[in-house]
Amino acid sequence: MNFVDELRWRGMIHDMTPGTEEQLNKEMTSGYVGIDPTADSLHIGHLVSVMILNHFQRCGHRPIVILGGATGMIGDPSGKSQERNLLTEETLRHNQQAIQKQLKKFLDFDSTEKNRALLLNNYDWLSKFSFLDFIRDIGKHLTVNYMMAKDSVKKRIAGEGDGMSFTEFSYQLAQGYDFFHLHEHFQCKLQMGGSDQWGNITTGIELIRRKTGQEAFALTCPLITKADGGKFGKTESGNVWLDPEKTSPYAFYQFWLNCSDEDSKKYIRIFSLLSKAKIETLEKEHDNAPHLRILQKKLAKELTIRTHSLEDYEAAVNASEILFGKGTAQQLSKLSEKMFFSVFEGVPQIKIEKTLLEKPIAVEDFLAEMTEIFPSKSEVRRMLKDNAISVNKSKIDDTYTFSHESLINQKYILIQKGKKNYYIVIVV
RNA sequence: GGGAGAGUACCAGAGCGGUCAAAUGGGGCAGACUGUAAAUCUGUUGGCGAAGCCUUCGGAGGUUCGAAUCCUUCCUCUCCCA
Repeated sequence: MNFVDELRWRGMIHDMTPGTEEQLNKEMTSGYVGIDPTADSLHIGHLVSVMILNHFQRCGHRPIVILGGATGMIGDPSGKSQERNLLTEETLRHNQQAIQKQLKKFLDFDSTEKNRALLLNNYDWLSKFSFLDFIRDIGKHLTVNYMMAKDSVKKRIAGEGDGMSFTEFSYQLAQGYDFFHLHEHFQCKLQMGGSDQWGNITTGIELIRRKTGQEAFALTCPLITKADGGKFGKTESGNVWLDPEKTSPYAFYQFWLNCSDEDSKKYIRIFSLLSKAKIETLEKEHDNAPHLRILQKKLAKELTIRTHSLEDYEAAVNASEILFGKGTAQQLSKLSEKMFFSVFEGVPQIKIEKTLLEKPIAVEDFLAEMTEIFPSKSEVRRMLKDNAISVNKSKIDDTYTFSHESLINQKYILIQKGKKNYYIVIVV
């Protein structure tokens, strides 16, 4: 299998340096991408790079992941984020372990194959550099003129912003040095990344060329977009993480299931390993019956199983059916407690005293004051008028009162605001 | 330092003495339709209530029967001149 061809039909190539393809066809090549270890989990924005490495490895090359423990402290100037927090070494190691565990689902680190993946942390070499050594051995090889010609720098200097600190300006050198280091110690000849990394990558190539006279290569992929112009990988509740503690498998599954038709065609090429023929067949089926959401379901399935597990996937499908299917109060009460809470995992839970339900309580009082699910009684009244509130999957009106009889299995009440917003009240 | 102007609900932006809880647009939320979609249409978008009442228009005072609207002062922002 040819790596470049594979990425090409998947729409994952934005740009390459000349000769990249020849190099990859010539021999097993080591290539790397960098990841910022700012959290102890990857999110789906990272997944593109990871998938590139996955293809890279399946095509017989050796993938290397660099955690930017050191560079992450500096901050890539492309984002105008505030001062980065310095990660302690302890946190760094913790994050590294957690991330590696997740990467193992996508890359083979442990086999005896000679192209098994490698995970490194640039903190291990950059932290040992003295300032003097760095500017003498590295800074000397590149002119400021060269560095200033980069788009990411030009924009900041020409722009109206607050200018650019020397620290940020140096970022490309640090990243460039990484490439050089890997080239020297791991025969790494290729760096990959998002198209926004092009400038940083070519700095590394230039550094390698000047210091060693040898050639190195770059390959970038387009930044992932959504058809509606929104930012990929974000939901109302923030990033979509791979860590099930941060984003439940159910929410993860739902994220992919809710992709638009247009996006899912793009995403299934990027995030699944399905063959070209298979994807094209699925697309045809999808277009014939778009409401079945064949692509979204397939995509969600592939990724949920890979990232989490088959059991998690099945539970997510099950939960989705209860939540969005024609679930009824009867069905709800049939669920075991364990199943109930796994279906409604991640749903806000409100605990109340059992004694409060001894006498009937008016809807507004219960929903606005006792449980604070709604911000005010007026809000509750409005929602009731709109026919938007359900208790235990049944619509209610303003004559409804809460009491012991509202409880499912003596224990909880399921409140719905509209179709998608669930709340669970638990008596204690 | 001198001059001009502006600050209104989540945002933008009308209102310039009573009919203003405050136009309109966007956003949000909900309903219908649907594919847990998009588009569209509808409702709703300060609080408590049955009518009605209470608190809101940068802050604090004042004029008036009555102020988001007039006056004083303070704060903040924008523009122009040096």
